[in-house]
Amino acid sequence: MSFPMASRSRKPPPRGYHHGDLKNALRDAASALIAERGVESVSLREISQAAGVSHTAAYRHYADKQALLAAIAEEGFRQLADINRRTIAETPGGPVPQLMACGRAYVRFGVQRPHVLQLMFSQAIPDWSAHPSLQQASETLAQTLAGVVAAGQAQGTMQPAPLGEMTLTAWSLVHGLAMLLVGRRIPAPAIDDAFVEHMAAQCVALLMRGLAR
Amino acid sequence: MSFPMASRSRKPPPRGYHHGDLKNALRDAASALIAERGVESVSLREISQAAGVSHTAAYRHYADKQALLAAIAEEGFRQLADINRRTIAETPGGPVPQLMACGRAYVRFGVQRPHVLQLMFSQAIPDWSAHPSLQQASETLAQTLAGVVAAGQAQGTMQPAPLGEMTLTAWSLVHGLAMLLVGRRIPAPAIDDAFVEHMAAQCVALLMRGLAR
DNA sequence: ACCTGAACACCGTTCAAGT
DNA sequence: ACCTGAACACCGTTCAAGT
Repeated sequence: MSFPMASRSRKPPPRGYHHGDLKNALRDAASALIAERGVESVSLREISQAAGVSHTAAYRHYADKQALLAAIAEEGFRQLADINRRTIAETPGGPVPQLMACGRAYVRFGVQRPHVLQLMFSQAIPDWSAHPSLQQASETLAQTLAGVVAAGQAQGTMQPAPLGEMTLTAWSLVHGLAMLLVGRRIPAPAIDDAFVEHMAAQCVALLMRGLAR
Repeated sequence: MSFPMASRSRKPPPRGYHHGDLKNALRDAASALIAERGVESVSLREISQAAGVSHTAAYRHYADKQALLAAIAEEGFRQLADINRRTIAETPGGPVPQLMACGRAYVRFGVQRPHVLQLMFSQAIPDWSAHPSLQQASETLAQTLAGVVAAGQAQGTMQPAPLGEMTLTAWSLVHGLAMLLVGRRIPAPAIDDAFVEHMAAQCVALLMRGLAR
C-alpha cells in the first residue's frame, strides 16, 4: 500500500541530497516510465535520473534492477486483487456472475495497463523465489478467484471438479485472453475498448457454458 | 521450412570466412542458445561468436537483432501449426476430441520448449507489423484451430457462437495455461510432466463442458 | 558479395570516496 | 546513513576498410 505522495516530475530536479523517501520515489518514477514505454525500453539509469539522483543511488534501496521491477509487479498484483474483491462485493447474483465479472475485470485491467500486466508475467523477473512478497501478492490474487469458485461449488451452481483445476481454468482463460489482446497477437480488425469488452464478455460466457453442446 | 543442416557446434570454429549459409547458421546458433537460457540473457555478440563470425557479421543477413529473433519465433509458430495439423489428422472421434487434443498439444509444446514459447509472445519483438511472415505464421496457427471449431459447429457438437469468439476462447485458455505453467506463476506443489498433462487435460475438458452447471 | 575491427553511445553493477 | 563519480565489463549498431 503506497502513501499518496506526489509523483515526481520526469525532468530531473536540481540535484543534491534527496529529501526523504527515495525508495518510493524510485518506484513511482519507474512505474511511470514503464507504463509509458514498457519494461524492455527502460533503464535503471533513466529511472534514477527521473527521480533526480545519480545512477547508482538505487542500490542503497534495492538489491538490483530486478528487485525494483519486482516491487512494481507486486503493486500490480495487489491492485488486481483489490479490483477482484471490489468486483465480487459489487456484483449481485452470486458466484457465477461474480466470477464472470472478475474475468472481465482482469482483461480490462490488462488492456488499461498493458505494460504493467506484461511486467507482472515477464521474464524480466525470472526467479520469483527471490521475491517472496511478490509471490505472496500473486497467491492472494489466485485465492480471491478460488474463493468465488468454492462458493459456486458450495451453492451447486458450478461443476464439482477439484478447486485448483477449476480456478486454474478460469485464470488461464482470462490471462491468455488478456495477454493475446495486449500483445496484439490476435488477428482482429480493431482492438478498441468496445471490442475488448465484447470479446471478454463472450469468452467468459463461453467458458461458463462450455464450447461443446 | 529449414533444411536439415548439421547444427553448428557452440565452440567457435577456427574463424575466417564463413563457408556458405551463415543466415541459417546464425538462426540455429541463436535457437540453441535461447532454448538453453531464454531470450533475455542471450546477446547478438554471443550468437555471432557461437556461429564463428565477428559480432557484426549478422547485419549482412538480418536487419537487426529483432529480425533474427523474429525468424526463430516464426519457426516456432510453424512447428506449432504442424503439430496441430498432425494432431487433428491422428485424433479420431471428430472435432470435439480433436480440439481437446490440440489444446493439450499446445500446452505440451510450451512446457517442452518454454523459452521458444516465451519468445513467440514476448515483447522482444514488440512490432509484428515489421515482420509480415511472422504475422502470417501466427495466423496460420489460428486458422488450424478455427478449422476444427468450424467443423464442430457444422456437425452440431459445438456451440453455434461466432467462429472468431469460439476460436479465441479456446486459444486463450490453452495459451494462458501454457504461459502460467512455463512462467512458474501458478501455486502448485510440483510441475512435472505428469502434472502438466493432467492439468492440461482437466482444463481443456472443463472448457468444453463449462464451469457452470 | 561478404566479413572484420574500430568506434559510438549506451547498459547494470562495484566500490572507494564524500557529506 | 545516504549519495556520488569513476571504473569495469558488457551491450546493439554504424561504418570504413579489407578480401
